Amino acid sequence: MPTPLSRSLIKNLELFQHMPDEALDALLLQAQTHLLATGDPAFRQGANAEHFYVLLHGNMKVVQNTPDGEQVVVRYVIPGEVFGIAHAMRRPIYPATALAVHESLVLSWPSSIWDQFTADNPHFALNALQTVGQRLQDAHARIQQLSTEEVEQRVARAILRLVDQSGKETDEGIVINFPITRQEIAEMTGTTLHTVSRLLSGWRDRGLVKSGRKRIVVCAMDELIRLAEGPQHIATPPVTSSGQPV
Amino acid sequence: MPTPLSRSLIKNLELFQHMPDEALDALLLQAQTHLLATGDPAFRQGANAEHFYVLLHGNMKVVQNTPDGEQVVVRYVIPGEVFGIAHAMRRPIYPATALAVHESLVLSWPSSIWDQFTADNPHFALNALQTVGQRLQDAHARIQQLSTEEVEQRVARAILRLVDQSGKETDEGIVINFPITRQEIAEMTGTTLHTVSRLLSGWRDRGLVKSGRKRIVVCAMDELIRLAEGPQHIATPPVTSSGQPV
DNA sequence: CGTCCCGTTGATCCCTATCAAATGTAGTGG
DNA sequence: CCACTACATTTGATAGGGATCAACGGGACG
Repeated sequence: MPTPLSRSLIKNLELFQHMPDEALDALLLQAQTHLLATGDPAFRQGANAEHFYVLLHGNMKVVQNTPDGEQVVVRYVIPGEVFGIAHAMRRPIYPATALAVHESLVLSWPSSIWDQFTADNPHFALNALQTVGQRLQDAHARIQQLSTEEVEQRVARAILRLVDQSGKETDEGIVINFPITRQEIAEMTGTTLHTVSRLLSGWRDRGLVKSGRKRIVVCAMDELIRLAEGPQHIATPPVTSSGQPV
Repeated sequence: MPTPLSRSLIKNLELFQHMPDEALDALLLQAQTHLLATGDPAFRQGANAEHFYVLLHGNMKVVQNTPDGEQVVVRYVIPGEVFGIAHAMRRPIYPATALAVHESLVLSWPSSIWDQFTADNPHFALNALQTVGQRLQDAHARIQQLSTEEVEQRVARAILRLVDQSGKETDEGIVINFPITRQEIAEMTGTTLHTVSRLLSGWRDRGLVKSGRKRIVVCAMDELIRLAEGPQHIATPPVTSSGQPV
C-alpha cells in the first residue's frame, strides 16, 4: 500500500493557492506518482490530453516537433510547476512532448477531474489563468527576441534563464543543474549547435563560462547579462540643455 | 442618454459562452463604448491595466516596443475578440499597446469588475482560460516558425492568416480588409520592410498577389499555401517494398 | 501643388547556416 | 581494465540569405 501523499507537496504551488486544505487532500487521493528515467516521456505530442502533471523532483523539457523533422524546445520544467494542462484550455491533444532530462518524479491526475475540481474551487481556474498568462507573456518575449535580437544575445539570455531556474552554486561558478547539450540550447534559441558551440568557446576563452559535455558553468554572470542586454546599451547620450536639437 | 446595448453584441463571443442572459445584461450595463479613429490607442504598453475590451467593429493591432526602439506586432484583433485582459492574468500593467488600424468601435469595462464577475460566473474564467490557451498555442507556433522557417515562408503564412481573419472577396481576388504596410508585415514576421517588399514584388510578377499602398490582394491562395508549407514538401519519396533500405 | 509617407529597387556586406572532418568523452561489454 | 562504440563537441572552410545602406518614384492628403 502506498504512503499517503503529503499535502505539503502541492500546497505552495502557484496553481493551488487560496484553496482549502480539504480540497487539496481530496485531490491528492486521486494523484498517481511516476518515476521517469532520463529520456522517458510523460506524454507525447499528438496524444490525447488525458492527464495533467506536476513535477516534484528532477527536470523535464517540453519540445515540439516540426513537420520537417526539426525540434523546438518550448521550455524546461522545474520542480513545482504544472505541465500538460492542454485539457484545461480545451485542447483535446497535447501540442508538445514532455521528456525527462534526468530522473524525475511527477504527480499526475486524469484530465477528467479538472472540470469537477474547477467547479468546486473557483480559485483553481483563476490560478490556472494566471499561470497560462505568465507563459503567454514569456512566449511573447521570446517572439520579440527571435524577431529583433542577434544570436549571441539570445543564447546569453537562454543560459541566464536556465541559471535562474536551475542554477546551483559551485566553487567554479553557477552550474546549470541538469544535463544540457549545445543542440538543445540551439533548439531554444533558433540557431544551430555549431553556432552555440562557437559562442561558448568564445566565452570560455574570455573566462565567462566553463563548459564540458552536457554541462555549463557560468563564471561571470555580469558579463553575460551585458551580452544579453545587447550591443546598443549606450549610456543615455548627452543632449543639449533643452533636450532639443539645435 | 445612450441607447442600451443589445445583448446580442456579446452573446456569441467565445468569452461569454454558457452564461445566463441576466449576467450578460448586467455586464452590458457597466460597459462603455468608445469610437477610435485610425491610430488611436485603446491602451498603451506599461500603463496600468485598468480596463479590458471587446472589439465590435473595425480592427486593432497589438504591438510591443522593444527597449532599443524596434516594434513587434503581437497580433491583429478582429471584431468579436477580447483584448487587454492583462488584469485577468494578474498582470498589473499592459505588456503591449493596442492601436486602431482604422476606425474602430470597442466596448470596455473596468478591470475591477473582472474578479466579481468571475466569482459569480464560473464559466467566465474557464472561457478566458480557453482563449488564453489558444493564444499561447498560436504564440508557440510562431516561435517554431521564427526558429525553423525561412522568411518567405513566414511572410506567406502571415498573409494567409490575415486573409483568413479579415479577407474579403473581390473580383481581383481576396483582399485584406484593412490598411497594412510592408513595415507592419515585417514586424509580424521578424524581417525588414525591404525584404517584404521584394517578396511581394516577386509574387506580383508571378501573379500570386496584387498590391498597392497599404493594400494586399491575394489572387492565388493555393500557390501561397504552397509557399507557406515550405520548399521541402516532397511527395513521400519512393521506398523499397519492405520500407527498409536494401 | 507641395509634402509626407509608402513602396521599389540596386549594391554591398556580414552574420550565420551549411558542409566537412577531427577530437574528446561517457558508457558498455568482453 | 581495456577496446569499442555512440554521441558531444570543436573547429575550419565556404556560401548564401537577408540586413543594411542608399536613392528614387509615386500616390494620398492637406
